Amino acid sequence: MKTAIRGARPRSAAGLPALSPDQVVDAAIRLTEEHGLDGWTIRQLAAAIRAWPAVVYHHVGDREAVVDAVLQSVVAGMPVPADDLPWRDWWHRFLVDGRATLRRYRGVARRLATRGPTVPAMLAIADHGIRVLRRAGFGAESSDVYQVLVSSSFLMVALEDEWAADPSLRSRTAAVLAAHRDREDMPGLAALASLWHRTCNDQETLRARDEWFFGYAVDRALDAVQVRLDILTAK
Amino acid sequence: MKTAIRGARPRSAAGLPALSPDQVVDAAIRLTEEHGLDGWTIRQLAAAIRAWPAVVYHHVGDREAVVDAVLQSVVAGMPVPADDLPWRDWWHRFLVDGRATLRRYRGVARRLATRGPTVPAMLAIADHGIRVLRRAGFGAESSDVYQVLVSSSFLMVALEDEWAADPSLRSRTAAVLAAHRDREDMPGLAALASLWHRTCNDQETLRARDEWFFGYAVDRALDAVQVRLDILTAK
DNA sequence: ACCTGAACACCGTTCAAGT
DNA sequence: ACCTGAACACCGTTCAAGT
Repeated sequence: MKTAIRGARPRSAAGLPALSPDQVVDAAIRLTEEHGLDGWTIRQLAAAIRAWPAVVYHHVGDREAVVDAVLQSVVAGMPVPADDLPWRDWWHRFLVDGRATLRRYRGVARRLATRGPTVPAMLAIADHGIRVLRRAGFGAESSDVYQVLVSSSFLMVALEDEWAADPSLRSRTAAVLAAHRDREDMPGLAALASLWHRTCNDQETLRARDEWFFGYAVDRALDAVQVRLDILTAK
Repeated sequence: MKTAIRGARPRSAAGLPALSPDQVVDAAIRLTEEHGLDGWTIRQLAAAIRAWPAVVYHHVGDREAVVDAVLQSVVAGMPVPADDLPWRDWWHRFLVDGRATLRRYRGVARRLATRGPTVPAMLAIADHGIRVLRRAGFGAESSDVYQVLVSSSFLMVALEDEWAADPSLRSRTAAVLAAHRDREDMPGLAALASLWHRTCNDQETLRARDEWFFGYAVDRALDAVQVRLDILTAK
């Protein structure tokens, strides 16, 4: 709202103290929690700290720089399981708990997938994850396994983020599929439609279904990796 | 460029015939092939057909409507393997060939993942894919398996699209990791860094690596699904 | 050093007016 | 029916000027 800025007197005149970079980033984190990383503008961020857009540039930099700071903060808050867990437990824990954290900050998962360890806090996580795999016997394939597990999981969270940001995406899918529930000439489609019919009725069953499906996808990814480990350690 | 529009005389005065919705969509498809679905604006699309932005709205609708038309066209061009292939071959073919098509139109894969069978041409594909799984013995789990295979693959293509649209994302990752190649205190990270060092040197090995990795990810997804099938058909 | 306020070059979208 | 041309309400970013 323009009024929010217009209404604000100059910070000093209003008795407001000087801002710090941290305060700008904190405000960005709160906005991200509420509207997602693509759901706020520099102008809204400035309004949230009762300042002008140029103030954000002065303290932090352009939008990219603010986003990087938010990413760093969120990743730093991701729980890392204990080193001595069996590899499959370590990764299941990390991915499922990681989802819970990432989903609180829509849009972060997608950027983590594209930027990888550019975010400093991801470096330690990558090291842990790969060490756990190497100890388990994945050997030289550990890095590839790491990339598969992290990419596929983070991207799945990114997908959930998009659905959360625009619920009409799924309700439209539900509506389209509903029209094909009883098509006997397309039994595959009818099966898919009946699955959507069962899960998309109310908000709560949908949420539960999403959580179940993420776990299902993670378990499948871990199954796949287990198959590789069996082959690698057999010879 | 504004000049591109400014320079154009009114269509009739310039001897240009009236436009059709198809011509607008065709231009959008060409722009998507060149710059990706997020790489052109309504104004650029209008300029490409030597018209004003409002003309796009008149013939097709808002940006969403144009995007939907592009999605429909691209999906309609995706090759669908023969029905009688064994399930694993069918899916491997569909996903690998599908990637080749989708990658020619950056940004399409991501939207297909979020919109699913909202795109009409996806309905027949979903039906085929699920029927193949049901015939193989996946039973009631066929729809979930379909969702896992399609989501994970399309999202991986979406990730490649983002890297292609902004190469600096990966060169920055490469630069960050290069600094950790010889860190003995972080052996996992060092392993990841040496993988990037090997693959990110020139454009061609990177392209080959991406293609290999997609195949690796698809094979892992199919491995995982095979494990489920073994369990389901054993009892 | 920190902030103001305006400006610049863009967006997508709408609309009255023309032919 | 089809197109023009301008306008509206936004963006991110920059910058001279203030304190």
